[in-house]
Amino acid sequence: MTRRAASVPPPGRKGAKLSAAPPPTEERILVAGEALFCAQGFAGVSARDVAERAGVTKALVFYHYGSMRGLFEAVLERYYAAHRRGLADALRGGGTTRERMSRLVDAYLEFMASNARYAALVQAQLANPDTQALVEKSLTPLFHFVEATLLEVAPKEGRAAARQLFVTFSGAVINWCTYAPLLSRVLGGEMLGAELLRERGAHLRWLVDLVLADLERAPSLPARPRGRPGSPRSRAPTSKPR
Amino acid sequence: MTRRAASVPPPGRKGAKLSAAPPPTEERILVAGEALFCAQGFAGVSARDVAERAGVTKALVFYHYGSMRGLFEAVLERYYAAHRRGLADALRGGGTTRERMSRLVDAYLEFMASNARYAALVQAQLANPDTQALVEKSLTPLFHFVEATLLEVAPKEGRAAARQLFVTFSGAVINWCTYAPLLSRVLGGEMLGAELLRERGAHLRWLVDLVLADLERAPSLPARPRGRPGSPRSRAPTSKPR
DNA sequence: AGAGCGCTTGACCGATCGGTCAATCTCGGA
DNA sequence: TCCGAGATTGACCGATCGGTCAAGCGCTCT
Repeated sequence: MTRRAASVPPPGRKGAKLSAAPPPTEERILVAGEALFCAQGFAGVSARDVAERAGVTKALVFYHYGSMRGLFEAVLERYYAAHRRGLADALRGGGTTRERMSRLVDAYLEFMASNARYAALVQAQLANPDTQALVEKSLTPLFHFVEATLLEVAPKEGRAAARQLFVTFSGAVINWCTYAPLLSRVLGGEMLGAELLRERGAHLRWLVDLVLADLERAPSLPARPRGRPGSPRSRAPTSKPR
Repeated sequence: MTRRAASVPPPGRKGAKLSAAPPPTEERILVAGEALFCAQGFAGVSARDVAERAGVTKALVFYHYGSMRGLFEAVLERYYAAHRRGLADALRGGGTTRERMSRLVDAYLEFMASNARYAALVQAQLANPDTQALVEKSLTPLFHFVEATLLEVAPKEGRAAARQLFVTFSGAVINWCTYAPLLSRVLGGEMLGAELLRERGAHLRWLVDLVLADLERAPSLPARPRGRPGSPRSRAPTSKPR
């Protein structure tokens, strides 16, 4: 397309001799793109906006990234790299299932809280067929890894299935962060501040404990309702779905 | 601005004599706008796109809605109206807290499942300062109502605070639906199909039971870790926050 | 018949869009 | 000292953007 190859060049390896210090321009464009994409979405950002914010000429955006989509992919890629990096330690370590799940939830919350705007950007792309593939490609390995961890304690189907736990906990982490600006104003308090973030962490660990305790009590049963004490409403799904 | 007043006119009340049957044009534009906004976001949709999909002229979009933003607001407004309508019954009825919470979760899941694309659209607007106010205005009463219900059983602060439960359960519902297209492909199965939707409902009710049972066991304590049986990891938050 | 009105049209506007291009600048290596 | 490759610039392109406008349409009421 342009002078550069289509794919984004790996940073810090230009002339094969250039030292580690990254040239400022390319990086500044990327940072400007990040901020704007997060606030306005992909379609809401023009190349001129990015250039102006980065303090460079519009042509430089295309020189370095080929197209607006190229820049967008670079932004996503950097985010997913950080995502994987942030969760790697939590996924690698050993310990009991409870320890590993709590560690994972903690790391996830920490990462999402400091990348809330990205998370919102990713969610926004889920409905867009053009960018769906990008998101999917980067998130799939993470999904499978976490799912594998959950499958050690959760059944394959039923109300406590691994996929159910996965969505519940990831949703509980993600939405605390993506809805933070709205929640802060409506409910009061700063959702992403240190204090409430600590409360959120405690809540999530509490939830992990509740779920695991119940799973251990009746491990991996096929998905029949088990009628826990104090839980009278375990009737089979009689009413029509939806 | 244009010939029409700024605010969207209430449907079915034009000449004060016209019967209930709504004129097709205005409605068709709205429907076309809904579909496109959900797929591409606000900034990704052009007036020409909307007009073409609706089978009308571009000028008609502006005649009926004044501007693209006017059309967008009309789309959001209709969604929130349906949102409130869908939850009204669940919020009004009586019964025990467990019954009401389960009813609320059921209604919420049902609504979100059939309006997943809207939910994604709303989430996408959360990061955009221009449209934040619209979302906030419509969602605030809902928030407060649900929060009030939760405050009957949950403390104001701590790991089981009402706000924590609120985000956890709403996130567990919402993300199942907004992430559905991605999850369906990555994890396999149709997330919004009748079968998995039933499984999701069972999961959420199970979670409600778990949470309420624990809350009843030690009602509204100040948020100290209580060291439940089989839960050795209740150390106080020693490590630095974040 | 014709006045009036809401709905609809297609042409049109200036602004901005993503992207290109040739010319220029910068600077390390020979 | 000069050279050549990469970095940078500003002017430029056709297409599309949101929005406007005057004219025409069909229909009702008088």
